[in-house]
Amino acid sequence: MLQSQLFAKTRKEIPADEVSKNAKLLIRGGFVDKLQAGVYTYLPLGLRVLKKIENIIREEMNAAGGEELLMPSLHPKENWEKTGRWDSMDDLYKVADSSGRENALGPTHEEVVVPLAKQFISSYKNLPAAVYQFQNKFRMELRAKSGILRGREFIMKDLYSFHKDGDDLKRYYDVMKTSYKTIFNRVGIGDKTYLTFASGGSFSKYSHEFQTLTPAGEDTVYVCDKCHLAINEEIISEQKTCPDCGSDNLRAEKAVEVGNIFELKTKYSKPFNLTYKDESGSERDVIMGCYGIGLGRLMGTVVEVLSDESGIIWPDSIAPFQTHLLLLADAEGKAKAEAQKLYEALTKLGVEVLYDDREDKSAGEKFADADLLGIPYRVVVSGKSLASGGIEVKRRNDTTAKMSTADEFLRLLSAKS
RNA sequence: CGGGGUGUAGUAUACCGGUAGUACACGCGCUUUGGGAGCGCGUAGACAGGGUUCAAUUCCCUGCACCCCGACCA
Repeated sequence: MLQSQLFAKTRKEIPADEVSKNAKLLIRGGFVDKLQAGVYTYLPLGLRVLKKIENIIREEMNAAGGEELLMPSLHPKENWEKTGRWDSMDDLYKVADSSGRENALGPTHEEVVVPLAKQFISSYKNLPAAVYQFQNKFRMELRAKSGILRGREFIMKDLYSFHKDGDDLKRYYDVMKTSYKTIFNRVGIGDKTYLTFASGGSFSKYSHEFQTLTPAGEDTVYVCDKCHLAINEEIISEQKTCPDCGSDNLRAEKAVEVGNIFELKTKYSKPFNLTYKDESGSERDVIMGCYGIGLGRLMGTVVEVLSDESGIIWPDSIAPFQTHLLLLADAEGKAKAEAQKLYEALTKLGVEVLYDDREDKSAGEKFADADLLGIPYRVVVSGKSLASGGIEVKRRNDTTAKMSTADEFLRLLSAKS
């Protein structure tokens, strides 16, 4: 991709009305644009990151036996009345058409997935089952805040699982726990993300959420460093020690809830009468679980955790490009020819490369943009680099660049892939 | 939804009851090219409505938007 052709541009100035680090950096870098409070456009660079996160989650959900589908956002009012949530859910967006017919804009999808499951689940032979989607959710947050961490419209992965009994739900719940750990490791925040005990569990005493430690977080959790577990402050008065090792040596930290897993049991299967016939022919309630990850929130959390004063430091796994090739043009045009050659070779190798071919930008601006965009490898081709024998390679989180040659760099990247 | 703050070019800002200034960005020309270049010229702006006043971007009221604190929540 040629940087001169990028639709969005970087900005030098910090938007005056943004306080959160993720919003400042993502807007300055041209990853996202704010349409209104809590409602963001993902620009081409930002969408590349979001899609990579989505693919990692997709791989792990598939590995856990999930089947991807896509449900609508526009939900008939009757479904929401059946669960009582048309009236009880304060943050439900309700829309009426010109004939007065009312719909909900889906904030979650139990009201759609359960009637759907009724069509396909009728026997113990159909269980267990797990379906998931990536989809826009709408929640009328009274106060959207913290950039893309809390929006009114956001993309979420939601998986719904169906089981014949509580034991099987519990089994799958643990499968999801493991999947989630893998996901947070793969997107680069595993060391900062803690399985956290929170209120509201049914067969285990507590429910679970995944919390990533960062000062940008809204929640407070109490961390046990030894077990890599945490306790949400909402239950700390009844659970003052680590549930695993019993230690009371816990420290308070701010954290972002990046994922959650819930035992729904029969809460939504009952209103829709989702049942199955067991081996003896008796009719039994289907037991459910649901498991969510907000993609934008996860992306914003990565920025909060992995960034410095100059910009973002994307992990290789979700960086918009693997290599940022910077041309600092020389008078003879040698650097331009070399950079062009390297760009073509990298592209041929299948490396995602953003080529800063802009000729009207100073070296300083290119370096500043490279730091801001946070692509893992920065490669500089200039008259100076060629005079010292080749190209300069620097990882985003290294402080100094190393001299290399185009061939060496190509070998390094092909070894990685 | 309670409390507080702020609304000036695309962005960041200055000043002001009487002609709205600067920087960046953008366009043209020339010179530049290793950490957000220089000179010249040019385009572009007071959230909306009402009130006070000879005169309002400025003061007052209402609305709207955005941000922060709280409550609520992925």
